[in-house]
Amino acid sequence: MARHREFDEDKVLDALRDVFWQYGYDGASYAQIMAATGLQKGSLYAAFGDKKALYHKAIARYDGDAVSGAVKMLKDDTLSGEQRISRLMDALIKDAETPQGRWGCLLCNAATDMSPFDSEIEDKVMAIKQRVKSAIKTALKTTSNPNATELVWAAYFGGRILIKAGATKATLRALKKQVLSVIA
Amino acid sequence: MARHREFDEDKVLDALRDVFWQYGYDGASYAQIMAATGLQKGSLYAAFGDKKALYHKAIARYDGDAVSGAVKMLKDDTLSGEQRISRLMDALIKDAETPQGRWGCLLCNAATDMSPFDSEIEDKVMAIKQRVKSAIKTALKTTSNPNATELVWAAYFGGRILIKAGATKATLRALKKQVLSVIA
DNA sequence: ACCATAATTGACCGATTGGTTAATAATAAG
DNA sequence: CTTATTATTAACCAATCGGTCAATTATGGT
Repeated sequence: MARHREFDEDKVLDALRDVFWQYGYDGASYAQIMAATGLQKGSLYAAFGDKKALYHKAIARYDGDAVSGAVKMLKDDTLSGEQRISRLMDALIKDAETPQGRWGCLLCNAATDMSPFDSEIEDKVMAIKQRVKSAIKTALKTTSNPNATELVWAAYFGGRILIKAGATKATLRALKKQVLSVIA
Repeated sequence: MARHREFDEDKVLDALRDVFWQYGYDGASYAQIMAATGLQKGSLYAAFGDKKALYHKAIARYDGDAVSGAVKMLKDDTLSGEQRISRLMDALIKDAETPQGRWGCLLCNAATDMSPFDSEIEDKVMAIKQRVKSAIKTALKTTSNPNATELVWAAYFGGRILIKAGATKATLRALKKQVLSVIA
């Protein structure tokens, strides 16, 4: 018995995710958010809440697609452990030298940008991080070095940051080779 | 034939470095810069230039102490290559779970915060990064795996970010162990 | 003592920040 | 058609952003 929403919630959430992904929490202004979503501040506020709430939605969105996809692959037992880590590193190489790659990883960004200031975000990010690390551990179980979780995680996390900082595909390929040699 | 400077330039540069280190370029407001340096905006502008110039000074300062110290150690041929990488990772462990550790690495922060937007900063950071990677390469020359530069660099860079994201000393110790096993 | 020079201060600038809200528009129920 | 409910818009808010500058203060040379 009232007016309908004019926007596509899925598209708005994707746009939210992308804006915070690119610019971070502080870096994303309402001007950019409005341009990306096509909504006015008031609509955003009414539909989702304040900026922090928008950020939470963006992280949940990222968790639901990018992260979940990676976790699923890392736990896919139709692949060998080595193959799974290889694919994980391939994802890095694929993103190097691309605009999206230079956005980094939304969760890594969130972990470094916000965590000292907002405990809710910190908890959420920490939980997702643990899920990924656990998935890496699962993948490593059948390899020659099942204790390399921290190394693989640091290399992956570090690789994302390196890409953000402008590293080339060649650099990432070298990193992959060395990581694989540890677990081969 | 004119008034003297009332401030200690060394202390002001240290304060500048610390503020940008903690908060990043955008995150550091003049209110914080003024509080940390004890100077008014006008004095800062007269003495050093605008905010971007202050940031350059901060990076140069960081390069001159923290980075140069690490590079010197990595090239110290009174130590074995393995010892040098061990010490590099020890520095990470020492910083984990400390306030300063959670500031991250000023250069890594600069590389990820600013590089897409300011080519001067990008060039400067890239040059310093190459110096460190080259020092790592030198240290690795006498080890069993002289091609592990990218891995060590990614682990170090990644470790810095992990610390910023709240990783424990135990996590960093595990990372160190795994890195050393690659070059032992 | 006087003056030229430089350091310092604090007020002020326009622009932008995140956030709020009254007015308007659209819809479904009665 | 009328009315209650909700979505949407655009104007507005105080606070803060980086930056500027005239006025003040302190110094060394003459």
